[in-house]
Amino acid sequence: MPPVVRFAPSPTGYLHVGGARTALFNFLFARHHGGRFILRIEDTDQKRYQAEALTEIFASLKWLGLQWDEGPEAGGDAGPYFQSQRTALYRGRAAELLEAGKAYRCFCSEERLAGLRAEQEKAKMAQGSGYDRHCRRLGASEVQALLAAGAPHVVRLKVPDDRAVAFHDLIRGDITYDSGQLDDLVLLKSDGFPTYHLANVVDDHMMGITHVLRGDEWIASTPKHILLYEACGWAPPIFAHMPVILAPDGGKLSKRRGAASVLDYQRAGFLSEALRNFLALLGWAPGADREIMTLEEMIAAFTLERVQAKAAVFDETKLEWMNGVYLQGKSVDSLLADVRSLWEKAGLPARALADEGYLKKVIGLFKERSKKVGDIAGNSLYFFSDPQGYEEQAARKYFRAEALPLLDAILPALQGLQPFSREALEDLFRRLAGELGVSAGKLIHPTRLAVSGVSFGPGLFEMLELLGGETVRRRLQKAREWIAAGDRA
RNA sequence: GGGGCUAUCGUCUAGGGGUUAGGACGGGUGAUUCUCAGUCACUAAACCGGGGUUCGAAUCCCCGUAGCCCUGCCA
Repeated sequence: MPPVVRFAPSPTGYLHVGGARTALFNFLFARHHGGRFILRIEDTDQKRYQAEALTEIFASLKWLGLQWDEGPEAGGDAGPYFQSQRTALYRGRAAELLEAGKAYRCFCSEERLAGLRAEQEKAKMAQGSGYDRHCRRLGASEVQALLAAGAPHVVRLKVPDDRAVAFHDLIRGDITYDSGQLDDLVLLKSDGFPTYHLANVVDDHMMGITHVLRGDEWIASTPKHILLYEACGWAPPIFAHMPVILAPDGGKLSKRRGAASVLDYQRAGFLSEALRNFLALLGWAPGADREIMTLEEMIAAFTLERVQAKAAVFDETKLEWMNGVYLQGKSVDSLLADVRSLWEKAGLPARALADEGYLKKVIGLFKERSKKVGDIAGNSLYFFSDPQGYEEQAARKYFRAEALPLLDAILPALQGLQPFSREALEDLFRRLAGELGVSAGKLIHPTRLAVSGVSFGPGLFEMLELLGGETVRRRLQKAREWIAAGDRA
């Protein structure tokens, strides 16, 4: 039987890379085994719900190429896929559990519960922390009276006292909890909405989920879920808890410690293939030292047995390297639209970006020395307008008075150069260097700085060729004046 | 306080009783070169500690330590 898995985010904020990795593993697992991947939205918390979060989650998943087989937008037989639209189901289930005596109504106020917690905290109770099961002892007539009075209440599961609750985790092996450690967990809140636990169990069962692959912060909740499955008379699914992803300092990932949001990486100019590949390698390795893989290769190689139990640190440096690898594999044509929009954002007028052939040549010059799309756009601005200043350290080094006679030799030589090609330029520079009795570098470095404003970039001669004779001479002239002025001062 | 999970170079990891503990990122050195990037060589860098089991432990067991998670009418 092919597996059915789900990714079930809460729309309380952006999709962070940890969630994306969980989604990715679910996706890879489903595809590898020919199963289905469901997207379900767990919007049962009215207080923390954010409408924009939904858009952001969808966009993130799609950008990473993790198309879900069933869920919002995709449809499917097990819908609706928003928990907020399934409340009748949860209430019905809670009513049945109540009826069967497996759950009970609890009328305790939040104040009483808070007081109880504070007391327990103070007493550092050796065991039996959590709800004191006060309302479990209420008689039927008391309950009727409270109900008749319209007293607000929640529904709690009756958790057995001293029982071993065991399950097999596909990544961590056998895990056992003593039910005495567990609370009588709330199933239905007083606002009539289910808690995560109830909604999750009911939906996983009704949607035919066979494997629950989720973050390991859920591992302590799993025995509660097992008990709930039992109370409902259902067989629990198979569990596998994925390790967390940590910030470089070993702490939790957050916006403050680097970009935690998937879409932030998109905005920062990363390629989705690179982020996806990198995320896959956080907690999983196919073996044989394989790292760069297509989605298809990942699907073919993915198994839960090879997923790590240990938390992994998100190393952005390696992501950048990987992005560079993917960037080199991209054609200039496929990069054009993205780079052009970054150029526009940098303030270049449409007129400057009109010649597509020129644009492609510029991209070609910068692609191989870039790691991100943004590097291509950001470092190539001088192909569209004269440099506004010169890199300070480089100017100190190359724009000294001694450079003046050199520039004076280059300028007229350039005047009649025909054709203005990289070969002709290189011949010219080398010949000139010979005549002047200096190394070619003495000519090349000041020229590069004069023309680009910076000390690094593409090969000088291809750069000059693309810029064209007129522009090159204008910029050299400007640099000459700059040096002469500085010399006088 | 209780419970659970985890532990190999700085980072991601390979390794499932016998290996010079391998690869990648990052670092260092050198070569190439007009710069940067790249590329190519070379190089430094790890089994948390202590007990067992065994002829033999990174691998299995126990204890300790550390980190993380849970202990919510959040998910």
